[in-house]
Parts: sequence; C-alpha cells; structure tokens
Amino acid sequence: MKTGPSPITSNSVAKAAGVSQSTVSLVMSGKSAGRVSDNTRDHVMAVADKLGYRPNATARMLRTGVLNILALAVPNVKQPFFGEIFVAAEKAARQADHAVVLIDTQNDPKWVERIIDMVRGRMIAGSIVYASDSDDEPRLAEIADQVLVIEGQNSGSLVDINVESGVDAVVEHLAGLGHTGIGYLSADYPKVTFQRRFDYFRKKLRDLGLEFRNAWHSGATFEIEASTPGAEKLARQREITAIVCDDDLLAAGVYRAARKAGRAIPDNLSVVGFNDIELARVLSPELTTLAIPTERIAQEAVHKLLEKLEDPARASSSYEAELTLKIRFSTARPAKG
Amino acid sequence: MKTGPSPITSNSVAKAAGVSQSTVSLVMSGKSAGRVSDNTRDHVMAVADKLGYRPNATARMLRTGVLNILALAVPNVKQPFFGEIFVAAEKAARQADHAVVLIDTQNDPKWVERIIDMVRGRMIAGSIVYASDSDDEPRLAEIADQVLVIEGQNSGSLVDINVESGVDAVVEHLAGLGHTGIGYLSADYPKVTFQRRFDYFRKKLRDLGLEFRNAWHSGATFEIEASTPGAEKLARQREITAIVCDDDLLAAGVYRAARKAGRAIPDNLSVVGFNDIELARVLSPELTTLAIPTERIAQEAVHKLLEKLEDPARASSSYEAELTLKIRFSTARPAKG
DNA sequence: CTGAAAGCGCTTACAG
DNA sequence: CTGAAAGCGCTTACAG
Repeated sequence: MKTGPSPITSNSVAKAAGVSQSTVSLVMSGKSAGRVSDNTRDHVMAVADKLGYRPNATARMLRTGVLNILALAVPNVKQPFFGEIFVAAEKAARQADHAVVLIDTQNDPKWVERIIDMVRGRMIAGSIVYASDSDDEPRLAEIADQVLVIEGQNSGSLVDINVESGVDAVVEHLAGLGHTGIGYLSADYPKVTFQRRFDYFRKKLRDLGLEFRNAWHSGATFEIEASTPGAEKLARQREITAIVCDDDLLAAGVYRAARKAGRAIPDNLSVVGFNDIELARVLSPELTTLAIPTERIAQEAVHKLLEKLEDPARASSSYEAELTLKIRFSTARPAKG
Repeated sequence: MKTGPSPITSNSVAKAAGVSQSTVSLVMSGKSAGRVSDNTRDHVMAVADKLGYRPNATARMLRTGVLNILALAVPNVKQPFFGEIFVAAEKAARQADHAVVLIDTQNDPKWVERIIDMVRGRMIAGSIVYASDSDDEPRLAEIADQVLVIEGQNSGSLVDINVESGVDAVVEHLAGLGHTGIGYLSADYPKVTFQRRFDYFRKKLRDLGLEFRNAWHSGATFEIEASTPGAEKLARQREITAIVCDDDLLAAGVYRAARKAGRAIPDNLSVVGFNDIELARVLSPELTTLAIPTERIAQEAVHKLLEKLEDPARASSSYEAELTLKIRFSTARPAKG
C-alpha cells in the first residue's frame, strides 16, 4: 500500500491559482508568450512554486512523444576511460536537457535486447554504443535509426577514430628510433576496433618493409593480474625491442612483465600505449601513448545522436577523431645488439 | 520533422489480432491468467511478437503511477570504486526490473536540484546517494522518502559502514606491530564519512594511550599527481612510522611520497589504505587495506530503497557493512629508532 | 487573453 | 472469457 500525499498536478495548481489547467500548462511549458497575460503568468508561477509543482514527465512524454532519456552502453564502467566518456556524455546530454542511462555490456549479457526493448517501449529515445562486438551491430539493426556506434563496424559511422593516422604515428616513431622487432599486445576482446588496429599495424609494417612474425603477437585482458602472461610471452623474446599495446592498461601489464623478464624500460624495451588515461602519467617511466580526445568524442556522439533522432534521413556529417602521439619516457632507441 | 513509421500500439496489435485492446493489454502485462483463453492469449502473443510490439513504458507509468527508473548519485564515476558500486547496483536494479540513471555529483553542481526535479517530475522513482557532503542531506530533506544515503549523515541511515570496528582493526594492527607515531592522510573532500573516520581514529588512539599531534594530519585529493604534497608532508616526518589513509588512491600517493622521501615500504614506513580496490594489489608492495563489501552494499541499497518506496512508513531494518582488514605487505614493525 | 475538450497509450474496474 | 469505457496528467488545436 503506497498512500503518500496526493501529488501536485497542473490541475491542483490551476485550482489553487483560480485559472484553467490549460493556462497552467502553457505557463509551465514556457509557451505562454503572447497567449497569457504577464499578471496571470506571474501568479501561476508563484503558486506553482509555492506548491513545489513539477510537470509530470511521463504524461508530457506520452502526450508529446518526445523522450529525453538516452542510453550509453560501454564495455566496462570500471575502466577510467569509460568513466570519462560517461562524464562527458552526461554533461552534453544534460545541457540538451536529457538524462543518461548507463549500461555496462560486460555486466549484462542481454544488453542488446534490453536496449531494443527500451527503445521500442519508449523508455529511451536512443542509445550510444561504445565499441561494439563484431556481432552486435547486426542485432542492433532493427533500431539502427536510434543508435550511434562509436569505434564500430561501419566505416561510415557517425563518430569514429582515425586508427590509421594514429598507428602511422606510433610505427613511424618506433621505426624512426631504429626498432625493427616490434611486438603487438592485443586486447583480448572481440571488438572490431581492436581488429582494425592490429590489421592496420601489420599493413603499416609491410609498407615500411619491416618484418612481423606471428610469435610477436599476443593477447591479454584488462585485469592487470590476469594479463601478465600474454605480456610476458612478448617481453621474453629478445628480438622484440618495442611493444605496441591496444590500451594503456595492457601497457601496465607490459611494465610488470618487463620487470620479471629483467628488461628495463625504455633502455632495453620500448612500450607504447593507447588512450592516455591518467595511469599513463603515473607509471614509471611515464608512458608514451596515443591520446584520444575523450571529451570531444562523447560530445560529438551525443550531438549527432540527437540530430539523428530528430531526423534519421538527414545524413549528418561524421566526426573522425584524430589521435595524438604523446611521446614520454617509455620509448627510446633499441639497445645495441 | 520526424515522421518515421507509425508506432505499434496495443490498439494496432488488437486490430491485427481481431481482439479488443483490453485483451491485448491483459495478455502483455501477464495478467491474463483465468481471464483470457489460452488460445486467445497465444494468438495475441504471436501477433504482438510478429509486429515487434512493446508496451509504451511512459503510458504504463502514467496510468499505474509506478516508475521503474532509479538514480544513483556518486561523487566521481571515474573512480573504480564507484564503477563497482554502479555495476552492482545496476545489476540488482535490473533484476528488480528497474533501470539506473547515473549522476556524477562532482560533474554536476546542481545535482541535488536535479534529483528533486526528477523525483517530483515523476521521471525517477527515487535515488541512492553515495557519500553526501555535509550540507547535502538537509537539501534532500523534501524528498527524504525517495532517497537512501550510503555513508551519510544520520546514524540511523539504512545502509552504512561500520567505521568504528574498521578503524579499530587498523589501529590495533599498527599498535600491535609497535607503531606509536601514526599519521593520518585525509581525503580532502567535505564528506561526512571522512570526518567520521578521522574523529574516531583520534578517539581510538586516545583510548590506547597513543599520542597524536596535529602535524601528523594532512589532506590530499584523489588526483594522484596533485595529492603528493599532502602525502609528502607526512612521509618526511621521521616520528611518523605508519600512515593511515582515507582511500587506496591516497595510499598510492604515499607510495610516491615515500620514494621521494627515501623511505622504504614497509621497512621504514607502514601504509594502510581504505576500500581495497584493484589498485591495492597492483601496488608494490601490495597494500594492507580495509576492504569494504562493495557489491553487498550496492545490493542492499537498491533493495532497501525499493522497500522504502513501496512503503515509507514501514521502517526497514538497516544494514551496516563490516569492514575487513586485509593484511598484505605494506605494514611491518617500525624500524628500530 | 482564457478555457473547454480531445487525445497520447496504457490499466483496470465494470458489464455482459 | 471478452469488450466498452474511464482516467492517469499532460499538450495543443479550437472556440470564444
């Protein structure tokens, strides 16, 4: 039994103010200009204020068909990078008068179905999806108009990162230092973005005439403890003088592995990360890494999703984020053979 | 202009299935038992399924007055601890068929007003607030029935941690090792929980007949780089042989400060953290810290808030989380003077 | 400038 | 077992 005080509605405000319900509605929705006298408006607002009235959002949504809730689906909320994405997205959404429901796709195996349910059930207007798995996008197809994927499958997606120029910068930096044995530590998650990075990395090596052996590739997850073996496999090979990582968290794993393998960073082993999270500057030595404009990406995603929801037909221009190589102290010339 | 396909409603399903709208509603809400024949039910469900129908959540909410969205307000989403709280809360909420809107109170100065707006505007049913500032709770008073505060002001709050027994364990551990100069590194945020910890810490020292000097107290924020000075102030005092921290992130700051001050952990300086986040096991040496049952706390908060929303009158029993001292390798006997 | 009325898509008594 | 109807609290033509 929930009894509670009877809620304040536009009707009760109207009664208290001695006007009609429509007048209250006009005033509260800010559409009273030229339709309601200033006196009436001020009076209604005063009464509404005194009663602590707020228009019922569900009634408004039902009537107008306009929802102001978005979802943001990320692989793992606990990772600082996605915390930053959320904070920036929430802020942009708030400024556009929207709330954000956060979804952790690792934590909820049925997240695709849930997002579809929420969109079709008119609980959310649409959703941003960060870094889809290879098979997620086809399943999201039935609500494609309400979804914006970041770092996703389609080359034509509205918000993406320029993997190619980023990887170019990394490989050219290492090659320029004289490295010829460059290993790659992949993130062990089936994200299309990770596949793209590795594919292009190998292409770039070929273009530069550099060798790449299968044994120079390994994978690891983001749990720092579990990731060490994959990093060690690479760090123990003396031909490898530099390791490129899919993520700064992986680079932290390489630091541990290097310690175990007795290799000093950067003198004996160079390391490059990805994302430039706070950790990159906390590691010792500070990590050379590919910085990604987190805040901008989140803002663009919110704005472009909102545009798309306004009008799915009008193809909005897409935003491709440029990555910036932050050269710090984890890369140096390889030790003399 | 948003045109789009006309949405599927219970009415269109009814028409397609050749039954009344009420029958569709009964079937979809799972209340058809004994009121609709099995044949009709199956037929309606088949048609609804084919059309991809989902009941309009806003219409349902408006009609029933029952909302299934909760808010969770935390000080800083980027901190892994709050990521864990969110993940566990979201899971518990989802199992009770609720969605969670996450609010970063640091990111949104007007969060209190926003939560009040959302509750009164029937956008959310209620909110969990983690670690309020000293002056937040009075401002939340007008929606007290819809709010549950964790680690808050009131001793009678529904979900809290047992600060006293936790601090007891820490101080007794250090005193037992022979420490007499125990410093305290506070979190520089105006949270009531931090004040409580420090107050009780000093009381406990008094009870054990141990001295505490004002100079042995310092504060720091959680940005690892900015926090170092506060930690250094403590680490440079040789009378201090152990430092208790309000958070593991602060303990990480002490590790850096100790390196600068030339003090080895634990031989020359003991350190104790708070929360036992993943970082605690990544630090070298692994950190002795007070573990908090993150998942349980989040679950209890969701369940107790839901109970409270059901019936604000029925005072639910409260849950006080016990803290567990994880003794690892950052604490040892003090060096001989 | 103001108010009466329709209707958004549901749920839920009520009648049959 | 099934359907017609009221009503949740808004917004928005429409009439005056």
